[in-house]
Amino acid sequence: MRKNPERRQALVDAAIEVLAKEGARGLTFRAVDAAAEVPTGTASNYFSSRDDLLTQAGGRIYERLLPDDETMAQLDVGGQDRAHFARLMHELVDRIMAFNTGFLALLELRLESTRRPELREVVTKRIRADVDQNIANHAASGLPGDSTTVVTLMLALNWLIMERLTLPGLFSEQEAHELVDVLVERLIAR
Amino acid sequence: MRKNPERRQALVDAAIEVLAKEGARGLTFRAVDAAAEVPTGTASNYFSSRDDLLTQAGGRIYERLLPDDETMAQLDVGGQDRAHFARLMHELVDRIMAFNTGFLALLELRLESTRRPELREVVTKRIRADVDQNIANHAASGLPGDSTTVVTLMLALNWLIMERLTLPGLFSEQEAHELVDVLVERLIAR
DNA sequence: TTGACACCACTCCATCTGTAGTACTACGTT
DNA sequence: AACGTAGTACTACAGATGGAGTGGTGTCAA
Repeated sequence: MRKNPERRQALVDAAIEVLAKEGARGLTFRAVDAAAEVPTGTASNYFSSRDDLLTQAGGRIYERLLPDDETMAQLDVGGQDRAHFARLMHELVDRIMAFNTGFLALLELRLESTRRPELREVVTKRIRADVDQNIANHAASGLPGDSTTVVTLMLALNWLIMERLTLPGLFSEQEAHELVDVLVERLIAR
Repeated sequence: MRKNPERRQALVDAAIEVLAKEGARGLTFRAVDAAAEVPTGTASNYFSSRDDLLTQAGGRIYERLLPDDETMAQLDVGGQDRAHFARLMHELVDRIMAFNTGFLALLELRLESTRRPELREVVTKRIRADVDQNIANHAASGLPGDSTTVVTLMLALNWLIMERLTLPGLFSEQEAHELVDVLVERLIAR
């Protein structure tokens, strides 16, 4: 088993790409080799099995989906009203949609989780942590709404993003934009 | 190309099963043969290609996800208040989760749509029609809320169902139940 | 010089597709 | 009632693909 950490990470990133493009079932050592532009057989040398590769990809996606520091800083500036809340949510949606590969790959992993308990566990933990962190961030920000606001917003926004990524013809960009506004508006507790 | 309509439908239903269990990439003629418990080669005789099978499955799932007449009738009885609205939504969630195979298969199809424009078109049309019908049903029912209520509810409930089906450990049954109540409560326009 | 790794090549194996060929069944004809 | 025919179920095979794993060679750095 090879050790080179840059190469290993490049392979995991390539695996995410393959997941999004070809689906979970299309994730083969060979496909990853091709996506990472390394010689045939390389992925074989770095991962003991497909499962291994899959779970490592599951762990890695979240690292890349998390907001960067710059974005986090914005949480604090700009007021604590609904308008600012909405602005942040638009930003969130845009950020995730910009890394659409990651979002799609995560969807594939979720579906694959149905078949692999081990993977399910990894993904569940990651997402649980993400939910908790979003709730905590929101609480610290002083923005209106309660923790349920955060959870319900996540539900609706996630599906909206998925809708836009998988069936772009369903909602127009403008409809999607307005839906975000409405969701923020209504989901803030009275 | 064989004609026997019962067999054809049995094969399409088997294809849905395969989609949910093995993913879009796992949908092969052979796998469908096995799921339908018919001899090897049968699916080959009934469908011209994998694409053909895939799109037909896409059309069929929706038939099976639609509420039966009995459920539709319930729309009218039981009042027009929020409590009744919530009851209907719980029923909706339970009904879809009971046919979890169909929901998962539809998710697989959405992801596969990313790669197959033809399939995307079929699925988009179906879902578009479903959204419109839900809006129309709601309007006719006299229940509180506007069309945006319906759309946003669909967004959130769909992701909630997905969460429960793919990562059952994330929300407890009770949390999920309460989320439905909150969503109905808050998404009804003021 | 030695060890780790990149790269390449080759073999084995699983699986899928498409189709040819045979057997069965139902139905209509005479 | 016997027969013929059409459509289908089922079986088996040929051809092709693609992936896994591994051994070997070259290269670079300690």
